[in-house]
Amino acid sequence: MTVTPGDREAPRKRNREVTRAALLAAARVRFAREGYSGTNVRVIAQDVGVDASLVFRYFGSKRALFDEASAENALAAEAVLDGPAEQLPSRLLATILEYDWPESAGEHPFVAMLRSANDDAIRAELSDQLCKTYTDSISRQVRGEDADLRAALFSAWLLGISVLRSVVRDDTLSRATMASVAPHFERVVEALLGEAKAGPAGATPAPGPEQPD
Amino acid sequence: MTVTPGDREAPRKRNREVTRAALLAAARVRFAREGYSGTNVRVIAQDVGVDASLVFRYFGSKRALFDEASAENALAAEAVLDGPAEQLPSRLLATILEYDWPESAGEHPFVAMLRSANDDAIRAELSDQLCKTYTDSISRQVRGEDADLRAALFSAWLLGISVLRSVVRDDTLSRATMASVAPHFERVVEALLGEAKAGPAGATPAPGPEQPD
Amino acid sequence: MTVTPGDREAPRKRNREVTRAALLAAARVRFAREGYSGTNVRVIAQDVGVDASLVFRYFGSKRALFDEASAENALAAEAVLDGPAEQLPSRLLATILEYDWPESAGEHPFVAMLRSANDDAIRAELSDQLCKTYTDSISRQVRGEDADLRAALFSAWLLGISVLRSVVRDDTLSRATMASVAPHFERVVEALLGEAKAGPAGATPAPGPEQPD
Amino acid sequence: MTVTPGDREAPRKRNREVTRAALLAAARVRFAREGYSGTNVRVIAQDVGVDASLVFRYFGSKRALFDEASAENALAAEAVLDGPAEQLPSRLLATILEYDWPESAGEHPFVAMLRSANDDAIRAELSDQLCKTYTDSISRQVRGEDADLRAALFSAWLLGISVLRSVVRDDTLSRATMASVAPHFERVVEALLGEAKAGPAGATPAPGPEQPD
DNA sequence: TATGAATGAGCATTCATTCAT
DNA sequence: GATGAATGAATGCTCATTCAT
Repeated sequence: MTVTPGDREAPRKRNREVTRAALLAAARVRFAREGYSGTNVRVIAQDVGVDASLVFRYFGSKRALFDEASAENALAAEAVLDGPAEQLPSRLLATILEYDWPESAGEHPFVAMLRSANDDAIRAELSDQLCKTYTDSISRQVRGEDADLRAALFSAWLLGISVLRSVVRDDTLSRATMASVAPHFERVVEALLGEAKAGPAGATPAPGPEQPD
Repeated sequence: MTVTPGDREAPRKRNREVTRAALLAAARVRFAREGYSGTNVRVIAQDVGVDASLVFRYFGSKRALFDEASAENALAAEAVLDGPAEQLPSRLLATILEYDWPESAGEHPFVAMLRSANDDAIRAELSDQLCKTYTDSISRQVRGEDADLRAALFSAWLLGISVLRSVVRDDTLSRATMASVAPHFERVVEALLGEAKAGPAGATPAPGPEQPD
Repeated sequence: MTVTPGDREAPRKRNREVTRAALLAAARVRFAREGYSGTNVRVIAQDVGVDASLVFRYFGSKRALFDEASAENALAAEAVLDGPAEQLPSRLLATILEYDWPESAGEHPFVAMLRSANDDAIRAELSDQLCKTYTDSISRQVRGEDADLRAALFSAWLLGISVLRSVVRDDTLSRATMASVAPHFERVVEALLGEAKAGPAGATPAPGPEQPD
Repeated sequence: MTVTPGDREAPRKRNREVTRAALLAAARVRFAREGYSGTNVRVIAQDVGVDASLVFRYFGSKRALFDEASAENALAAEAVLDGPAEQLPSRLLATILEYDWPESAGEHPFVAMLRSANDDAIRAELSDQLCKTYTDSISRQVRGEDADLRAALFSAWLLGISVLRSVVRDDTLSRATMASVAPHFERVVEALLGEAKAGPAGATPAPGPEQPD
């Protein structure tokens, strides 16, 4: 829409890249909201205002477009790994409760992929992605035995919160904020990731003791 | 009674009730595995070895068949509420980790419905069902404040475990058993549902993760 | 519904004939209202409360049932030929404006057949029937030359009135009665069937001078 | 432009407007001959030599295609209203006896619509169209009382002639020409539309035909 | 290369009809 | 013979994809 006067003399010059990017962006939104099989190539093209055949020209197939869109989602999800390792759990929660994910229609990348996970290949990709971003990184935070299982259980919790918010649209969780969830979160973090020795006795302090303020 | 997709060779007995039940059973399996839109009426009929038009004769429409299949799933899920209330949490976990759900292709009823939750009406039905079976009943177990939120967080965990096992097929959680999970489960139950005794320190600060662009 | 006690001991005895007649009656109603292709065999059977397969057992095919129903319609239409020949035109009009045709859902037999006249064989049958009941018999009433053409034009008028009332449901004609139409009818009868010599001059008296009262 | 069903051999030109017009033309022919429900979208496409899905691409639905075809028919029928009002009746007759209606398979537009008048919405549309083109315009020509009823009776006659020619395919009327019908037509026009000069005698009595049972 | 017209396989659904009991 | 379960060919319609220009 924002066409600068300079684009007029060579309208075909950069349009390929611009259109391609626009299609990709529209695809991320549609796939995130409606899933792979629920998304119509023609609708993506309409979002951009071009003909559907461009999708095939630029990406080869609906599936290739989906894969590329998913890769971008995955990259976005991984960004949470940047930062101090000790604060990873709460950063993970923040990406679920606070971040908007505008590129994927407000859906967390994992929810977006989950919407298409009926397909085996997509499921496998989601599985890899969840390992890389959730389980493996959390596993390294675990103090004590059974690190893999406890990390998986913690990942399940995060994923479940996303699903309940975005897919099921549970009222309580949809309204939940970092502030309201934090106290419970802390206790679960301790329960799952903390030193697993003490039974029902007093909980150990929150995992991130170096609180900035 | 439980007709699996492989049973295509058996000659039909020309018995309305038997055929109807077989179609319903096949439908539960297919819908659970492939979701509503991913399931083909013809395939369900083939699973049973009859013509697809019988689906419409006996159920009226693909959607009505789905609704009936879902109702049976929901009923099956609710059965967990029978029994001593104090043991509800671990009964819930057992339905996830130990019960086979043979009628829905090994999928927990909620996962089966989740596979079709792109559809708004189905999503709403799943939401109701989750409230009835998970959130509301768990909420009554909570000792302390914030019962709704804590019940929702606990429901999210259960749902997340199911999703990670069935949809994502996470190796660790797929192999998990009641025995291996029990110690961690107990700690989380205590953390989320037990008397909230205000952790020794303040809540973790709202983390500010670098939001991906 | 009105089952006499005697029918109980041999319930299969006359039921064949009774059921057959009931199916035929229901068929006349349905075919008249919805046309041949618009009528569902199953619905006819439901009207009677029996299974659709009886239609095939008793009549052979939907088409044979239609033919038999049409034959009864035709017979009913022909009944108008009984009576004094000179009053035929007004008797014809009366069957259109006054008679209820309860056996064919209130539709004049010719309208009932017309609803199915897309089919060539049905069209031919209707053509025959119209000749026998309308054109040929009217032709004999014509005084003067061009009897066939004038009879055909008069038949067209009668048929047109039926169509405008029943098919198009024109308000004015639907409300028309013998009394309101009679004066105009008389003039047209004279114009089309009367001695064709006199041009715009005075009309000759009504065709049926031997008025009973 | 007028694509007849036989034109299946012509290779398509990949021109949207041409193909769309060809589909519309083929649809007018098929709908006129076979009625709405008797017409198959695939057949229309075959007439033009393209795939059936183009019908949905260009028109949205079978019904929308029918509506567009009907609108063209209606427009064609209304053209008769152009010209001197006093000659309207004979112009109306001429469109029935002399004009070929090549766009609607030789069927008068009203007959074409009548073939689909089982459908309520189509019947209502036909009713409107008949009023606009026949009844209302004729009503204005009537000298004397009862204008509406007499106009309706005259419309009925015109429609009846069309039906007898096209639907019933009555031999006599099919061969009729303006020349052969004109003298009778004039007399009927005078009888129905002319100054009503109260026939010399009383109206014929309401005849009591033996109603068929 | 870019455009958009055209394709064809596939889906839910209907309905006259057949066939096993 | 009577019953009703089962059939299969259509039908309107959708959608990813290809092909001509």
